[in-house]
Amino acid sequence: MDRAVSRSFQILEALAQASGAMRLSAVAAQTGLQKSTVHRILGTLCELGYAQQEASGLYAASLKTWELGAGVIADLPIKRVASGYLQNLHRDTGETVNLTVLVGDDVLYLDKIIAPRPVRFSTRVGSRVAAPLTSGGKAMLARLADAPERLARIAARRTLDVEALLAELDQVRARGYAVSGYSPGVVSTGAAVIGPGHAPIAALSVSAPQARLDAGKSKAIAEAVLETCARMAEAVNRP
Amino acid sequence: MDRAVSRSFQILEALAQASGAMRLSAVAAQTGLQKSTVHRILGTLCELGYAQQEASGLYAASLKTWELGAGVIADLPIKRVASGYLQNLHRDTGETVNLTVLVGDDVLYLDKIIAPRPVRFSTRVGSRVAAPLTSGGKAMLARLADAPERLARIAARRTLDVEALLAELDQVRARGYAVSGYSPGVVSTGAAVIGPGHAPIAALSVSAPQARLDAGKSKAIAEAVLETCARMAEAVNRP
DNA sequence: TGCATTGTTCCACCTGACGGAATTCCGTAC
DNA sequence: GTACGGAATTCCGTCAGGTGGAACAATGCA
Repeated sequence: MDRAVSRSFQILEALAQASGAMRLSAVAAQTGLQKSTVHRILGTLCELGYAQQEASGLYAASLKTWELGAGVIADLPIKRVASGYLQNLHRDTGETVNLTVLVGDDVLYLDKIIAPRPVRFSTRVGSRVAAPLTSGGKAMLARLADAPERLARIAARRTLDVEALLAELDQVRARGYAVSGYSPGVVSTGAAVIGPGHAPIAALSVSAPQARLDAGKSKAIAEAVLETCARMAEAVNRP
Repeated sequence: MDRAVSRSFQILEALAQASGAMRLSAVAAQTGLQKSTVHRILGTLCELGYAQQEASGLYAASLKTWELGAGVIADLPIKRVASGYLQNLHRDTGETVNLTVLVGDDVLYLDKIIAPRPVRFSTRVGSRVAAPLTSGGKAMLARLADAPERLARIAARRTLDVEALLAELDQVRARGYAVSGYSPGVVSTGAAVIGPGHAPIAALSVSAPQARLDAGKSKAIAEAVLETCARMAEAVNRP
């Protein structure tokens, strides 16, 4: 376990997650490292191009860090085909659409298209949320045999009504899509994209403010999500 | 210059840029490092979650690497407002639209929306191209006082008709947008988004196959690009 | 079964990372 | 203009731990 390597990523994480540039002492405080250590590693990161020091002396993560990550996602099969389907779903529903994958017990937002009049408190691309709080996450969990164990594990960290969720997952499995009210006043409808081996490889969801929904529109959205997921699964599984 | 840190990024870059997972020996060969060193650092990267070892034993960069980068771009002012304008431009033109920024002498593709019938050889988000080869790059260069020096520097690395380009930049400056035929059969039209201090902070461009263009459509695209850039500049400069 | 290639573990050497302290730099207040 | 406080940077003795060669194990191919 290379200590310097581990520390360099601690520092880069701090910079990347910060809004705006950081002072050296702030980085040291946040990571719990010595100022001189932070100074040396930041020097290395700047030389490598992953961080840069602004004229004001503040440090920030650079776009090279973003490039590195962009390379990772570029050859994900899901991401490659998803873009077109996301656009269709957005066009057909007129609402915010999301592409998520399951990472551990969280849902990770890979991509989204925001509605002209967007939802107020929106998750950002690259952020994580505990899976059972989101429609996409529930849709994926419903397709996993070990969902009960996962829910139990998550419940150990946050309040969660495991019984109710297990019942809900049965329902989700039956009708194909999940609904969630994770942020107040916003309703999300999500379904899973099933890959080879019946495993859920991603989820599509549509988020709309409750005020813009009625029974008819909710139904239309659910159908659009289901159909788009089915088509996307076909595209992913087709060689 | 922490050696282990530098090496860890060499390795992560190799993994991120590769298509698919890599064998340990391939990583060692590509980076020129000892196998045992690669093995140890890869172990560290896996522990940290930035890489993972598949069941087959192959190593790949993980989504956590992508998350790190996503955090960087999340608080870029340009990226925050751009999404809506990109969508509008795509809706109005029906073609592939790109958002780029100038990084050094290259243009970096930050975002794109692909047309239903996309162009064949498309740059991917996260990739770089020498600025003067692209319409967006030329539009940004035209707004920079040191464009001649930049072009000279780039010409030292690749064949470039500096004289012709300088004349073209004058034209671009006059009419506001640039045109480029970087990939054969594809015409791109780009303009710069001007930030505070008259510096170009980004560029929008529209790429369409020549076969789908006539004089009228080309004109409409140029106007749409110009207007969208103007509106976006307003949004970025407004506090 | 034997050979070849790759992945992993081991260990002695010694580089270079570590962190406390000293110094310089900058902005602010008086 | 000067004194002050906090931050950034530099310095250096110490020694943890990174390094790489080699040995060993695992895997795949002929």
